[in-house]
Amino acid sequence: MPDFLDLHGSTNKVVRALAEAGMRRHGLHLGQNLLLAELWRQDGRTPGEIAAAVNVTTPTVVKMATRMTAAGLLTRRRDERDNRLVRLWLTDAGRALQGPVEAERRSLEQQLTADLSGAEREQLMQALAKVHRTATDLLGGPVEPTGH
Amino acid sequence: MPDFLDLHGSTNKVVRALAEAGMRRHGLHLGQNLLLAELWRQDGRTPGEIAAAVNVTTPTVVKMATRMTAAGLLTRRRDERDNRLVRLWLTDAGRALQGPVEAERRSLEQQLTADLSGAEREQLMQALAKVHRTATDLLGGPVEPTGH
DNA sequence: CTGAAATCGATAGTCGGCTAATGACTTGTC
DNA sequence: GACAAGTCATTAGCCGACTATCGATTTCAG
Repeated sequence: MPDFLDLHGSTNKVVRALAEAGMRRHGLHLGQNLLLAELWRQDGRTPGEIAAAVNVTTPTVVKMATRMTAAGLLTRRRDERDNRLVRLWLTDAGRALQGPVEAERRSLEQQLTADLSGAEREQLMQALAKVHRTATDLLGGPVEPTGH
Repeated sequence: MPDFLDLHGSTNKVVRALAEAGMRRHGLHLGQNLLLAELWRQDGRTPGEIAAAVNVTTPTVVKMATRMTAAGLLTRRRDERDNRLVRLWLTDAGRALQGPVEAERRSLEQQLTADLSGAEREQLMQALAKVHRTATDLLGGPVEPTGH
């Protein structure tokens, strides 16, 4: 009888493995699709912007971008006006993945929740959202007792 | 409007961070408590046994055991009868953590699900179990088309 | 206009996870 | 009994994520 922590963790693990397998079919690693998704939404963003958008630290994006640049999905270019900034631009290869990867993602989503009724799915999402919020509050709260 | 994949992933992330913080209060990293839990249940098990029990690969356990040995929580000793085997033994420090860590874990569990009614919690667990099962089937199925 | 402060990317190092390849030791078979 | 096959742990190397630090650049105050 696993408790919630174990169940959620192990579920995440297997879901993650499934997503990883799906992305690998397109030559991607898990996580890289999130970075790409941000560039599909708007090309030429900075590592910091992307990091904030996908809720990850900047070094994570930098490392990922380095690998993806080597893989020919991205190019790095410094901003003309502000030389501290680096902007990431999609290559044709990176752009070409949008359709297939988004389809793959939808397929995964659908397969995963295939065994759930509409109501079950809805309740699951709401409960997860509640837990998410609770955990976020617990994390942020104790960190800054004095607030500002 | 995040889909299930995003919601589950981000929930996992924040839950994980919370658990990490809780474990760090006892000088542990997340994951190490699982290894310890196996030894608390029965001391002197092998890396392979533990890996199977916590659903992780053997190298993961080996690395973790190396760090935990350096941290003074474990000792490594080769099996007398079968010299291929290595057995992990708790030190006093490792044994002493059982009470506090288990309490911390229960506390986390309770805090996380505090906003859920009993019914909600039950439904959440069942839905997660369904997804877990579905994902596991999807992972294992396509791998071995011919079965044996 | 100059120097301090803020911003931003890159690097180093840690942890958990994985796969693939090594190496040591048992076991099983002929 | 010897040699092949199987079983284990270990190592190496990759990926995602984090913190801490460094370096370069811009901005802002004086």
